[in-house]
Amino acid sequence: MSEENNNSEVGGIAADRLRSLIERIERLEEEKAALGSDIRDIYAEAKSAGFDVKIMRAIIKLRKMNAADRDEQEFLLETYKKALDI
Amino acid sequence: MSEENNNSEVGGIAADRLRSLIERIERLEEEKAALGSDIRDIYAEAKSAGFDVKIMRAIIKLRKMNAADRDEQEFLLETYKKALDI
Amino acid sequence: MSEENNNSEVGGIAADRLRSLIERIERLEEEKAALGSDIRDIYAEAKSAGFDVKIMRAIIKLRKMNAADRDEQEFLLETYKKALDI
Amino acid sequence: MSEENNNSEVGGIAADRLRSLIERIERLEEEKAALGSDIRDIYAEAKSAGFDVKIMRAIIKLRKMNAADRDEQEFLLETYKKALDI
DNA sequence: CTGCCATTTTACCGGC
DNA sequence: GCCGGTAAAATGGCAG
Repeated sequence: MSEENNNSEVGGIAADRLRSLIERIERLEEEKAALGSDIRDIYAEAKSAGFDVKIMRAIIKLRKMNAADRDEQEFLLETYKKALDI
Repeated sequence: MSEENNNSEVGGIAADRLRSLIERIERLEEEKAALGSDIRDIYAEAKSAGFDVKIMRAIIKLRKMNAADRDEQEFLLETYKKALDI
Repeated sequence: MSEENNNSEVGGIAADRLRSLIERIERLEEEKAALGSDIRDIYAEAKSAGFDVKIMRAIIKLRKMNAADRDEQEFLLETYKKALDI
Repeated sequence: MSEENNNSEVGGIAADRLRSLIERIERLEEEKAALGSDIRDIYAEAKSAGFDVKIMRAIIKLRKMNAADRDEQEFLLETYKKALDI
């Protein structure tokens, strides 16, 4: 048997399939890391332009929290309605 | 040397100190787990009394989020003031 | 009717009972958070004493697991590593 | 002056520039979140195919670490286990 | 038994 | 260059 191929069964598991899945995940994680890097670059750019990074992060967090809060309110309303058979 | 005591130095580390720290942590984690269990009991009690546990969780979460949101707003305000030397 | 008391029935819900349950939960969650804080303090203390916190966490996790589970995990990991030629 | 445009200077801050930076960051964070979602999908697929997700994560972590770090961790863990008679 | 949610843990980023 | 804090990921537990 060749060494690289046909390792479909190693120790009772589908090795090729496993390898494929893991490589897909690793690829996506690389892209994700790249985006993280892009984001860092923008913060650096902002800092160079004289903005306060900490404040920027706080603003972004706040915008996210407001959205989450709104969603939660809607969810709560829906759940109440459901609970009360409205 | 006895086996249980005087293991102050095992593989170059202060074994007794390490053991002590770990046991303290484990003790606190037990207490923490017990509280978690108590909380679960109250939810069970609430359910028995006819309340909707999911709604209760949503309410508690919302109360926490509101508090966090308020804190965040205050923090942001403070940070702005600081940034602007007010 | 006074406003704060006797709101036993609001929209068909035993409001007082609900409020009581929620407050009990929130109280317990505070205590739980306090214990979490204590635990963090001990880890900080351990770190100051020169111990590796990450390894300590691993040790505590191991002590929580029973031998059978530990062996099972180890075996699976070896199998996967073999399948991937690691 | 119109209200939406030309707010280049608000309280001494280049508001437009700030808004632009924040929106770019938020856009990238959305993409990042989408990738995270894709990754979760693959793990779900792997699980359906009978693989152990937890072990897969461990494998991916191992592949990310270099040999030296891996050995160092392993050595420390052994040392601590010995110190605690595990 | 599966999926969801909360908690815990890890890794990153900014400040000193 | 290191430390501390903050945000993201991952694991474990609970409900349905």
